[in-house]
Amino acid sequence: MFRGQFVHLISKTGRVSIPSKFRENLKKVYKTSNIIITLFENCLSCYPLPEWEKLERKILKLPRFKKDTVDFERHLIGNANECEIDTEGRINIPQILRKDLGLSKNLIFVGLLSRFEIWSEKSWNINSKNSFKKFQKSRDVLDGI
Amino acid sequence: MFRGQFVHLISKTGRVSIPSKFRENLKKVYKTSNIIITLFENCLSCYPLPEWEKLERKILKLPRFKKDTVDFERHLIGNANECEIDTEGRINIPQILRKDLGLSKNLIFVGLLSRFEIWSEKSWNINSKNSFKKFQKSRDVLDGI
DNA sequence: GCATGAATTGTCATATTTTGGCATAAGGTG
DNA sequence: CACCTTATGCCAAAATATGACAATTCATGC
Repeated sequence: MFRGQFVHLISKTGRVSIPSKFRENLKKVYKTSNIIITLFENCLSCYPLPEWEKLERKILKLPRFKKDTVDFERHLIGNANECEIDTEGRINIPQILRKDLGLSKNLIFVGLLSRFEIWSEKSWNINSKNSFKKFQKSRDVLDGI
Repeated sequence: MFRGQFVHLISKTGRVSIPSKFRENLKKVYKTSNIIITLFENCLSCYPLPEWEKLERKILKLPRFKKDTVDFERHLIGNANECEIDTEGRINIPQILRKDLGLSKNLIFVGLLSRFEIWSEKSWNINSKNSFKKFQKSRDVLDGI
């Protein structure tokens, strides 16, 4: 399970190391060092390949030419990139995603159980500002089930 | 699977290179470097030949003289071109299609699992502007199944 | 606090991918 | 058939990604 928060530096060429705890989890639970990175709201959403493939199998069952499906695919699949973690534990974040999110210097890694997110420090701070308020609003999700 | 987004330049003569990841996928999954390019909404939709043939088999089963069928065929089949990828990984986009979509300079390649799309930068940006909104509307597509 | 090992970051060399240019080939038109 | 336009093949330059290694930082136990 991915948990916790880590700050790492991204290089000028777009390389950044994955927190070692996340790498460990990938190896132990998913037996892979391949992840899929995609755009989601204001950050990058990162899935271990097996988790992502589950998602793709669902998507392939959607009605192919329906407008909603295509919009959804263009966003989620159209921004998805497979990344392999190298011998130093790093990945290369594709230029387009870096540009879209303005990634440079400090990146924030956030564990979310079956996936994790990568934020620019700036967006993360903005998002966190309302975090407590959002939490207050969302706090009974769990009690519902 | 085709995934992700790539920006490539189209030459004055209408040549543009296919992202190397897409070429790899074509070879690995479809054992071919032939694709079919056709017009779809505001962009070019590109199918590996085997995927396209699946589509054709479906289309052949449609009621032949129905108005909707003919309209669909005229658009999708009537604009379809087979392209071969050359030794440098490039294709030549037929003039008619270039003209229709106003393709020049930057083209955006968007992977969509079993196919990919080619957009002019301008149309892509216009489309993406509403993309987040559209995504918000479509985001529960998956939770439904 | 200090030593040790692990994790992260920086640098450089190499390989791959993308792009541009030019010469040749193919195809359509009068 | 000669001309013009468009497509194709080939080579080289430029941009980008990848791999290997070294340096630095950080965490841990003593």
